[in-house]
Amino acid sequence: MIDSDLNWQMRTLRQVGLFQNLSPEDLSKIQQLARTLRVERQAFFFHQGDTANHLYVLLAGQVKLTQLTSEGNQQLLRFIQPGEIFGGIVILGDAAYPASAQAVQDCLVLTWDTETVAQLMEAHPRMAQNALRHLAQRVQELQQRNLELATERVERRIAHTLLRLAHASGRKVEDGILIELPLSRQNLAEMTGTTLYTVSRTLNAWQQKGLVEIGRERVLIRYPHGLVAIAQDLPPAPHE
Amino acid sequence: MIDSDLNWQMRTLRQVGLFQNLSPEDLSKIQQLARTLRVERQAFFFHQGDTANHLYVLLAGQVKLTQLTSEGNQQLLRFIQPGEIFGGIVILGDAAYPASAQAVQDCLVLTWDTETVAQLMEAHPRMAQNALRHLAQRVQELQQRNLELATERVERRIAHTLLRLAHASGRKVEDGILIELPLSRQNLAEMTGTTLYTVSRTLNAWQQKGLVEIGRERVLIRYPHGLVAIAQDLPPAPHE
DNA sequence: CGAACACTTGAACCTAATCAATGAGTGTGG
DNA sequence: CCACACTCATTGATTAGGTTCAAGTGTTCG
Repeated sequence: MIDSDLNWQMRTLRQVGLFQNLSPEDLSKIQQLARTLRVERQAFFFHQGDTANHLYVLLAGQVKLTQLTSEGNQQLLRFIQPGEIFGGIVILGDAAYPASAQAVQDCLVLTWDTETVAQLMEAHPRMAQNALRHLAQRVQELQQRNLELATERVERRIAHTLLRLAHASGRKVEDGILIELPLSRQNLAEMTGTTLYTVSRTLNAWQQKGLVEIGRERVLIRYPHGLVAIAQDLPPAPHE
Repeated sequence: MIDSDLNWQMRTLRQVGLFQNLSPEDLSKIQQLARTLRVERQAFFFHQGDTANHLYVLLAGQVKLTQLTSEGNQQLLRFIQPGEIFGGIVILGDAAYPASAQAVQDCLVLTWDTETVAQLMEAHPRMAQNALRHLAQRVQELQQRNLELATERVERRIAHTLLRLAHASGRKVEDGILIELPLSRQNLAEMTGTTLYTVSRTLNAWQQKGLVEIGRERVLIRYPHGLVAIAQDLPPAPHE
């Protein structure tokens, strides 16, 4: 059992962007330096402002990263899916986590401490390369979101966000795409820079039009094309 | 003359984040692989969407990076100062520039093409490390701006932006801090996600209060503390 | 000098925030 | 198993912050 667990971990690790193009031997060594950690729903991996001392790879479960303003206003940066890393800020040496990481489902993670990460990066230039790729990607995504926040109306931003979530965490079901996350109106509001009231109204309007089907902390996209049209600000698509 | 030019280039290169902690010999080799380029005011280094094939280091002048939405809406990402790099996306191999780079003053730059950059990164792991640092920094900044766009009112965003500009491009003069950039209302609007009208009104209101002194494409901050108060949403600071 | 450009200011309009009250679903302990 | 508390969500009324449109003033430059 333990053995098959390790195999499964290795298979997952191979998928992780940061460990791309490493030899199985290297990967295995890296794995041996990791500590496995179980974290239950609602618990925090770290809080914004803590000294960054661990890098995490999510093996199972889901994590959300949130940032708090000085006024107590919260923003939801993103959800982490299995195979993704978080707490990557450790590579900067002694910095503080710029966000908090909370488990939204029971989670299983591998973690390495700062020194280990530094050694690994030193020993495996490929890792540094991968990290660069990953960060460049992140920068692009953030610029995209910036552009949206700066130029788009709320409805379009919500549409964009839902489509992104569908892409990252959506599962095709019989009558559409179900977003497999406990996703409250509040969550969506924090992702799009609006209020839970506006999100509620918007989703209900969309439900009227048959675009989505909503429930408590649940969104099912029935007609993705319609959302795409809204996201791109096209004339309201003809619908049956 | 040419010799002192080279020395001056070397001195500037040593300041560049990307080349930190390299030996003088390495730095000199890197310099020899570079091509020097003069670009005059208003000209473009590259356009959004072009294939990214050059990395630039600005030696003199000023550059602005802008991004265009599909609707033709423009956003001003940031100004580049001497000693900063831009077009860093080349490290991803064949990608497209996500933004356009335009000279706002006559500029002098060093540039390397994609292959050279790849070789340099390979040969000098320190460079990869520096690039990581730089990108991590950028991610943080972008998240910060995201948070602002998502949670703050226009006035505060403008205040924040002005303070950042003052920090990056401000010069202390007798009666305040002068922002040494041709900075139009339109520019500020594109940086803060608002309209030139609102920027105009806001700046004029501030001028009334004696916080700033404005002119054509020119902003002088007379009382930085007042702007800080606005940026942090403090009660209007007592002023003489 | 004329044209292009940067800026200002007023008025009307509108999106989305805010406030308030209520309803529905979930979980817990007696 | 029901009652109670709690969290999540809906909906209406009001309002404010900013956009948009329009007209006009000052500046710079060829």
